[in-house]
Amino acid sequence: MTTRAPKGTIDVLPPESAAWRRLLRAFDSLAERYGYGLALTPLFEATELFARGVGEETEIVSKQMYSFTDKAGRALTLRPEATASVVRAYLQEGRTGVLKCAYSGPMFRYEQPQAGRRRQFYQVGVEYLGEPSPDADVEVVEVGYRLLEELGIRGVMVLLNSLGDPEDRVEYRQLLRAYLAERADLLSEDSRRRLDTNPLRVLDSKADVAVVAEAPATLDHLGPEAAAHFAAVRLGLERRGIPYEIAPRLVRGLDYYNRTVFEYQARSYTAAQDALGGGGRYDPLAELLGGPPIPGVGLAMGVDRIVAAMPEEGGEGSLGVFVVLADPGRRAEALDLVAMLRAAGVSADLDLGERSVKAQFKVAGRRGAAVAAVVGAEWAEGRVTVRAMADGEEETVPIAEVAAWAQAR
RNA sequence: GUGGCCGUAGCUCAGAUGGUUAGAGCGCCAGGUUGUGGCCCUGGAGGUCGGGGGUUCGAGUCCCCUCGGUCACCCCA
Repeated sequence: MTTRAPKGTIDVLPPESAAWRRLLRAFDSLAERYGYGLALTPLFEATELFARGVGEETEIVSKQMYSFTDKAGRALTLRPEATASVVRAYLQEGRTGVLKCAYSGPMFRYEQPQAGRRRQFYQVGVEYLGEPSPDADVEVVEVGYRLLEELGIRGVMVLLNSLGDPEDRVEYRQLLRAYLAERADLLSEDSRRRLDTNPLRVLDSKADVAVVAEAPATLDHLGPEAAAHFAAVRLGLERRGIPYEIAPRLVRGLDYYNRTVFEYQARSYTAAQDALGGGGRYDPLAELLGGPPIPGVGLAMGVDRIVAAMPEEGGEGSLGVFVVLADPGRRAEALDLVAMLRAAGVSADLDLGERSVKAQFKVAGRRGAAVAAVVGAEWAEGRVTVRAMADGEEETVPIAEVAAWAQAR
């Protein structure tokens, strides 16, 4: 083996990829049911988009970007997240009003890989643009929650906080900075540096939990509007039956958030990086990108982590019929039968190698086929032998009835 | 970027003090059952011992470097 997948990237192949497919399909149908259309945006963007949108002082922008210059000297970056792109597209297309859309795909961050963290990772997410109502926040939180629920993940908890509005934060920031400055000698080096640039980031620093435990909380310094918004979000979540916990130190690592921020955790997934997803409201973002004020709220779910948290799928593949060629002279007929089944909506396959009947049955079992259909001498009378792989029940039926026989299993 | 642990067949791993042709289980292929899987039996294929350099008569085994994996810090999905 000369070349391997780059550090921090993975290959996902069958049968493990079945869980990924299940997740992607569940998300796709969920997003559609909640009224989110599909958004496709580039995997790379102008570096400036993330610098301005995500924030110069964030970990992501200051040291985790996969940046490069193209042949014309443009400064580009592989997207570390998708929200900035979606908002950019909204602005670029001159959209107004509400836009609800969903996306899925790889994101890139140059980090040391560890459990739950890779350099290329996958996210599914939704963005609800142009809507300031707290009910939009509730809906977005619900989409992520239902996804985890539908995938059978147990013990999901939503962590919820409000950062308030930018104007609330001016005052709060001074309070926090004063509090932290008094204890600067106890802070980690990183946190001390952030004291001036972005004191909120200190709140979720693991190194400084002790110092930060008694720090003033954003929740105690919300303006009347932000406070009402937060109360409405809580009420909405309760009405939807979504369990949540108030998490006063949850600030999240992107600068564009205001008001609602949230994360999902699950009992079945414990690692240092344990957020299965997260998001929040980002009303300031559109203006940061040079556009008019456009409210928005969104979420991103970490596909890699969710797959790791999903219960093991008992059943194997979803193959309906595996066609066994018992008479090599009838290869063309076997191919016809497979085509016929596929056209009838039954998943069907066969082994194209010249292998023994026994070997073909083995493959049928391994592929998780519900039924094996033998193409042999009985084809001359227009019949094939079908066998239910689970219990060995066997019967010889007319060719035209194979699909129905299989569907009944 | 920093640190701990690890790197022998496709997978999971054995290979005390360096010593002849590197092993097992599982998986894979074939046969036993001339048209039938999951059990059993037999046989077979498959290994630059991560890579490079060094010590030595001799290195999977010792030393150095390097690459990779994994977990953690930082931070996040």
